[in-house]
Amino acid sequence: NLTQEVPTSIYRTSTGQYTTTGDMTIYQIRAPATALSQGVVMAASLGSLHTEEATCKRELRLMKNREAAQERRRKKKEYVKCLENRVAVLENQNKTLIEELKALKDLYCHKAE
DNA sequence: ATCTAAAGGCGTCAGTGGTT
DNA sequence: AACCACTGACGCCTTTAGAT
Repeated sequence: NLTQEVPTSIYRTSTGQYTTTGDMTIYQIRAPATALSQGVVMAASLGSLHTEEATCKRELRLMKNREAAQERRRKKKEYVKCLENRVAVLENQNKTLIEELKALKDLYCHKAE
C-alpha cells in the first residue's frame, strides 16, 4: 500500500532549498455541506483524489530516481576503481619492460666490447 | 582551536531514447 | 501519447586536509 508509506511531498524552492507541503489546498476547499455547496465539495474531493494520485506518482518517481542515482554513483565508483587498478597494472608492466630493456641494452653493449 | 577551500555524497530536475 | 529507466547537471550539506 503505497499511500501509507509516502511522506509529505517535498518541493524545491527557487533557491534550491527543500520545503514540504501538507494537504493545505484540500483542507481549504472543504466547506460545510449545504445543499448548494454539495456539488462544489464533490468536485473538490474528486480533485483531491487527482492530487492524491499525482502526489503518489510524484513520490514514486522521486523514490525510483533516488535509487537510480544511488546505483549510478555506485557503478561509477566501481568503474573508476577499475580504471585505477588498470592504471596500476599498466604502470607496473611499463616499469618491468623498461627494466628489461635496460638489461638487454647492457647485455648488448657488453657483447659488443 | 578556528577558518576555509576542495572533495565527496545526496536528492532532485530536466532531457533523452526506448517501449508499450 | 504516456510511461519508464538512465544520465548529466545543479545546489545543498558534510567531511577532510591544510593554513593560520
